[in-house]
Amino acid sequence: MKPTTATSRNPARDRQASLINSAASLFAAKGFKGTTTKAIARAAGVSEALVFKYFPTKRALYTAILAEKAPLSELLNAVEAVARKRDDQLVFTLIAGYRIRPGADPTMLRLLLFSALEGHELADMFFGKQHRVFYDYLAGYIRTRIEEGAFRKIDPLLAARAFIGMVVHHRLLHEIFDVPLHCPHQDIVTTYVELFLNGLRHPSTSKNRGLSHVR
Amino acid sequence: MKPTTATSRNPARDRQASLINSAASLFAAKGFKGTTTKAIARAAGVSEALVFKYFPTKRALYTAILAEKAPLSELLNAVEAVARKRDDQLVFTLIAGYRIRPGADPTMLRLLLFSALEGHELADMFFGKQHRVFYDYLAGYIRTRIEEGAFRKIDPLLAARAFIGMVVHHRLLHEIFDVPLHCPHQDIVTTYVELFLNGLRHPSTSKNRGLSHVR
DNA sequence: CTCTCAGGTGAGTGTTTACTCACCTGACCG
DNA sequence: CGGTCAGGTGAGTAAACACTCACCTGAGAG
Repeated sequence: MKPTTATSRNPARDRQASLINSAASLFAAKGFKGTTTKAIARAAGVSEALVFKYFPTKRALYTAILAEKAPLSELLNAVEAVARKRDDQLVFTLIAGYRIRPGADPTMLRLLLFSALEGHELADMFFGKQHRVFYDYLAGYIRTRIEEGAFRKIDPLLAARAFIGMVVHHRLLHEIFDVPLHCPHQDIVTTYVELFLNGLRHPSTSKNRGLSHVR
Repeated sequence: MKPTTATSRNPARDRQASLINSAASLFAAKGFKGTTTKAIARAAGVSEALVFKYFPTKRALYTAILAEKAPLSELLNAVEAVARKRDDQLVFTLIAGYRIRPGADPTMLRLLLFSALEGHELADMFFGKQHRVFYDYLAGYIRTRIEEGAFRKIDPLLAARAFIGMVVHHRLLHEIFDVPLHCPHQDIVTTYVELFLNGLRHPSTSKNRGLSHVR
């Protein structure tokens, strides 16, 4: 038996990975139906027939992308570290700053949206790995902080969705709808985090319901 | 000249409208490339050839939908009325409640997302009519309330986007990603509005930075 | 040198697609 | 009664599509 399955050099796996990368950016740009197998082959620099040597169907290739591309990453670890110190400001700044950052790649967001809109069978799984973990983790953290008296009473899951909503919607506007940014990234992150944290804190005991100027 | 252009009965315009309706739900469900002209014809109950009698190309039909479907509607009027009374709670409850409501039709949201993702030329215009007006109006209202001293100092446009972001993201989760609701609509609206308004109000003068339980 | 075989391709296949065209039909008018 | 014409269609057409297949190539083993 030859060492064809060696971990260091595996040309078959390299090809497969290169096909996945080429296909991912095309699927992200034009959707599943909008991407042709010929275009994928051209982008990877191989013949169309070879694509079908590595993936039985176009759909299987798409599925392989969704199954593989789910980084979720080191961010959660970094967040957990500061969460233990109860540094609310930093917890939410980390999360927002990770998603709103200058060089953020829109590929994943587009892939996620396309897969959900086009109703791919793996869209749920993709969403789960990329986002649900954050909702659950954040909701848990918020619940803890409520019990500790740092935040006022509020549905933790809704609060988590609200925060992720602000951030993801911002990316949506910027990366999908091409809405220009009118101030630097750091200011945006700070504004969102302070707005959210201030909203979670106990309201001032003096009831200034803001009817100051009503005529 | 016959009264073919009468406003009461115009079969040509009726056909056109029926085609637009049938096509809109198909485009919303499966995207532009995922929808065939044959399917549109079948949904409208006519032959495929007739589609091309009323619209020169499939793209022209898509364009007609985006150009026509932009209701934006009476909501803005209702909001303006309560905005004059400076009823912040009601202003934001109206907006959130309009979008998060039991029978909300996901068609428009899907159409909007598909058109932006697929990069249609009219996507910007569609977005402008459906959403930008709300950002601008809300930002203006928030700016006014800041000047009146009711809200703390904050970038009005970012604040408006944050609020719309919470609400739209909620719809996204519910209507596109099929995330189930775990509490009634009214509670969700109330939670979001209170979170946002509390975040906009001046922080309590007593600086409780919430480090109560740190070890 | 020959045999083998993974890695790769050009030239198809049948089907689906957007779009066209010659033709039909029936209400209305003189 | 015949003529007209908007409204409507069945039967195409050329191109694009996902997918197949017979064949090529070159390195390594014997």
